[in-house]
Amino acid sequence: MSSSTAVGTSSKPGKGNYHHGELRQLLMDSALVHIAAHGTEKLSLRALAREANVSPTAPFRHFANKRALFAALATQGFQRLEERVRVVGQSSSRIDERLLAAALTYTEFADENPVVYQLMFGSILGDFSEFERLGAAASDAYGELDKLLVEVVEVKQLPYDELVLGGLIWSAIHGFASLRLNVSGQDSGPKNAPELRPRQALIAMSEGLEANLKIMIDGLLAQSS
Amino acid sequence: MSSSTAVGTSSKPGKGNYHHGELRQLLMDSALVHIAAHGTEKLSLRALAREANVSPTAPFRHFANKRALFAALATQGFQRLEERVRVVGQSSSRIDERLLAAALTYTEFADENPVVYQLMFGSILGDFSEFERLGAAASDAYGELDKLLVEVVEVKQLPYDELVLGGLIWSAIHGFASLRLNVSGQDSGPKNAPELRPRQALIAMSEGLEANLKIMIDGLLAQSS
DNA sequence: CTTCAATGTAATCAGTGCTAACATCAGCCA
DNA sequence: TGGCTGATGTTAGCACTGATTACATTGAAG
Repeated sequence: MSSSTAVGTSSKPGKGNYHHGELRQLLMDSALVHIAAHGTEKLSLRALAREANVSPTAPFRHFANKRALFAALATQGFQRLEERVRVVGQSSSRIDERLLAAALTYTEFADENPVVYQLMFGSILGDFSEFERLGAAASDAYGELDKLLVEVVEVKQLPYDELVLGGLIWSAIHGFASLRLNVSGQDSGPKNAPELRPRQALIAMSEGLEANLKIMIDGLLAQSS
Repeated sequence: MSSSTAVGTSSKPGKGNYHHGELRQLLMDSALVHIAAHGTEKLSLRALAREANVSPTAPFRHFANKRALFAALATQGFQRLEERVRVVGQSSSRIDERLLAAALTYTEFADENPVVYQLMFGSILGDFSEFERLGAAASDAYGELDKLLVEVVEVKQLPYDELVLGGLIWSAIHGFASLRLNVSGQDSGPKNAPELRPRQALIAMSEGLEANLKIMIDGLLAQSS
């Protein structure tokens, strides 16, 4: 958006762009691109500032430090994930179909927002307790999954605690998403080596993803001992 | 080892410690401690050098760059994981028991080596193709799991491709391990807030971990449509 | 119109990854 | 024995980074 012929995006400090106005979100978007290209380790706030035609320390007006930028991205991610899961969770279909749809939505979210997903569930941010809103957003997002679990436990009269069931199903779905991003997602570019076995397994699993998710969930729901 | 009364560990450049001799492994061990305490982002090769009483650039004789240090740690991790899975995979018990034992070993490895596990399966290292031995070590480790899968598919006459089954089981186990490290492992220190729901789910799942792993695996093996 | 909080700037600091040129050592082979 | 050589460590230095502090500019509210 606002790309070609844009005036505000020019580099001239000309008239009235002392105040950028949208710097915060612009930095966040720009950060995602940089991280996707070169990883979190190489991301530099100064580089982002340069790209936004802004002084090297301007980003610190919006983020206390580099980690706070990551935290903001993760928080936004949890909010968007919550939104998406809520929508499919409120469809009119049967509860097991909605649960499956939520699982699929979850993996789609990870696929479409790999960097954000890593920030949300990876080790880069470490302890959430430093960022109050982040922990809250994470809990809220889980709440949407939890609602479905409570419902399925009741409707199907499962002998599970929905907490345990939640841990199991969440683990399964997250494992799917995480491995696909971190292992399968490797740049198999120039090497073009004989496709490695772990990758093959994930690729095989990803074909017919929905069917395989269903197998996992049904398997868990069926176990009753 | 070689700790107490050790002479070489002193700070004096005194006589003949121009050549340190064990610097490489010492840096790796030290790095793990630093990462566990302050994360990968804050790890500094210079700090490691200082701690080893060595010049600031000495580490570069052993690691081309910072990422190469991470890669070395991950490679070592895959080798150790492979070793441990191989041992339990060769026990004399029935195949489904060995498979379960392997899964348990896998999660134990993650619990005992959280930092290494994150390096192995997290996003910090990114593309493995830059480090030849790393990719090989990862494939070899997966090979040990693969052996068990091939066996179980044959013995139980499962209608699965063992590649798909591998993707499913690996996802489930990895999901277990990963969430426990990244979510459950959060420092619930000073905050001591009312235990949050996602954490509760993982804690619930972790009690009777073996039984729950069994539920997951059995659930997958049972599905046959 | 004035005031003020929000937002951006300028100057500066300590610390970092990394390179290049040099020093020291251990072990091998003549 | 002694000298050569590769591995390992050192020194000096560059470009860059995150972060802090004090100051400038603005839009908007009263």
